[in-house]
Amino acid sequence: MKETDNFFNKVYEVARLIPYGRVTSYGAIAIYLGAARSARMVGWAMNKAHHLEDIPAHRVVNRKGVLTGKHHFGGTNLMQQLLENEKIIVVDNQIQDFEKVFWNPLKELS
DNA sequence: AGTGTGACACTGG
DNA sequence: TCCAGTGCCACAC
Repeated sequence: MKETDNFFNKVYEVARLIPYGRVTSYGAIAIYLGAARSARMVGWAMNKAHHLEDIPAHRVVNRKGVLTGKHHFGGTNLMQQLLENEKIIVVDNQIQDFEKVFWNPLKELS
């Protein structure tokens, strides 16, 4: 545990707070962390997070609702499978009703 | 210490 | 309104 990893640690924490059947965007997490322009960094953090089982990285997508990071889930449609397992409809890497399943940490966590 | 990279987001044409 | 290009911040090498 390194205090310097505060940013990453925050990302992990927020990711773990994502409720079942919900998804969020990298930008939303970034904004919640106070670094709206660091949305890309969130993806990088998830890259490390995916190394951990406690981090539901499959629930994190870009603001379009596209599973851009599915390529990092074993190179298969595993990410889509996980989302579908949570009753989230995914078509062609695009989350359907993204606005409905979208989970905003700023609003939910206040 | 500096450069490159990245699972994004935004602005312009 | 949609597609493409640029900008961004923080981590890894």
